[in-house]
Amino acid sequence: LLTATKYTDGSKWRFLEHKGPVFAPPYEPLPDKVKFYYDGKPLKLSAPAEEVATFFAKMLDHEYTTKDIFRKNFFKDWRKEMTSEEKSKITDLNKCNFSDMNEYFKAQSEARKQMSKEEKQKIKEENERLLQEYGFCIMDNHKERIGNFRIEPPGLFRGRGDHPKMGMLKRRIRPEDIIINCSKDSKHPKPPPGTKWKEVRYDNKVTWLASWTENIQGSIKYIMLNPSSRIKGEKDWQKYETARRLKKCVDRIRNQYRDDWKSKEMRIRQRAVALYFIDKLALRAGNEKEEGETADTVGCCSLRVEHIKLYPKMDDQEYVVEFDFLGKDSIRYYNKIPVEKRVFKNLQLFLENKQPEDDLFDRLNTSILNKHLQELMDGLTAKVFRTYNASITLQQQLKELTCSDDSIPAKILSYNRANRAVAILCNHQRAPPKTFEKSMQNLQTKIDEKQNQLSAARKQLKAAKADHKASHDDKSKKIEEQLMKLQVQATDREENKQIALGTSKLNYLDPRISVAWCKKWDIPIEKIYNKTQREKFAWAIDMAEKDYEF
DNA sequence: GGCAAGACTTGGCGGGACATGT
DNA sequence: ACATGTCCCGCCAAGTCTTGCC
Repeated sequence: LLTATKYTDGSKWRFLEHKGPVFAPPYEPLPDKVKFYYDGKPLKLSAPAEEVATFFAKMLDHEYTTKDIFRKNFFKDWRKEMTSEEKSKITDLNKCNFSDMNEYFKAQSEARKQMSKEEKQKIKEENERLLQEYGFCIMDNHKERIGNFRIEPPGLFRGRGDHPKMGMLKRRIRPEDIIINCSKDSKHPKPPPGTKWKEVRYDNKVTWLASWTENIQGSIKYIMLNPSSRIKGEKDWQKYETARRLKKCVDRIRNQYRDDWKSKEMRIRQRAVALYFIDKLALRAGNEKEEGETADTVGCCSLRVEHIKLYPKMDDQEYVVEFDFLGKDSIRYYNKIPVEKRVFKNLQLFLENKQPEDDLFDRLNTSILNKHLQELMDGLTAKVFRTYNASITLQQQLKELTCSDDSIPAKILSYNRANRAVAILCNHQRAPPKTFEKSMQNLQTKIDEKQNQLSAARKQLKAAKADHKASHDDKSKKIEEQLMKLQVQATDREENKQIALGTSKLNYLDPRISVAWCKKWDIPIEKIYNKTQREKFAWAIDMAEKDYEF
């Protein structure tokens, strides 16, 4: 576990120097011609109230501005920004008319799109300058890219799913809110003129450069390094090494939990069934959440009775469990799987005398589960199973799907299919792209055209042969290749309609498996990883040979 | 030993940069 | 040169797990 760690005392660095964060630009009041109307009459708002009003005005096209909770939360927070005079006048959100403001912002964004090349270039250069000045730090002896050096601008909190806090005001972050972390002997970042940092500290047991507390959940936000940095790369490597250690003992652990299904103790049975789900279905751990603070979502340990249904028989299968719940980001998990009889009987037992809203595993939580896992293997936690099962699935699928005589595009289709198997396992879904149908149609048109080209070329070839002229075979071959490429593209896109590959690629698949596969089949790594991904996985690209085994 | 705070990883989405075709 | 389509990246949120405190 310590092989990747630079220091043994738990410190993460010796030297850290940076320029601090970039703050959101200050609020620019609206031109006088842009009006806000209350109860049909124009009303000039104070700057603070106007700013918050613009947040709402910008969102008018979104469905959520019609939602009760959103409106209620917004109005409550908006009123806090009003002068007492405004407060007494503006008492009903339904009497507020933001449409003039909304149109103004639409025009603004249209104007931005219509900007000349020179103007766009100028903005680009300014961004580049900011990046050069604030986007890097020195950690130990290396210049490293910072992940998020810009402070999030104020706005209305949306959240995902049915969030009880949607519409609340996310307040502006000032230098006085920021804790700076750097090394004592570094050139300290300067707060903007006339301001002060909340605190400057020298804590080399953590990796962040700056932090502040946000006002919606009261949680801490951080400025940290980019995934390409040494500190993130080593951590990532360590994660996959832990997953590989699980590979060595997963059989033992599986036997153990199967055994535990028979335990006399309820808590052990629950633990064993939960672990089986985490292993087999790649469920997340499922920490407890504070009710009313976030959307109602669950993971394995927090599953409730209402989230599963048991079917002793379903079609030709026995002991089927149906899962239906909202997981992380309120993404629906729906699955029907046959389980061992013992698991089924246990589930029936866990459900006895319970209400739909009761916990399925009432004697279990993530802390108990992880404590148990820690005893089974050093560094083992619930999420290691997701990493392990994702990576081992990719490796197996690649072995199974790659055909040595396939062309490069066909091999890449196989890679994407292997990746897809993992994404499905991890339930990484996406909304079908808005332009999906159209883009499929376009592709089909191209395929048809190509087919026509091909038959034309073949006809030509036949004629040429009859005339004993030089062969045009090369031409049809080239067209055939292009056609095949298009067909592969169409298949890939269709299969990927509702699947998101990015998350598993970035977070769950040991990059050395992909690097080895590329080397083995002579696929350029650029076909699998884009520039950002190659930077993040530089360690693996350096390290893995074609015979690498996860 | 339980709980809140803290630190860090994982997640989907949309806008805009960039590529591609006409 | 321009329109259109694609993909990347930043945004910002939501998880997991550890640490620290009473």
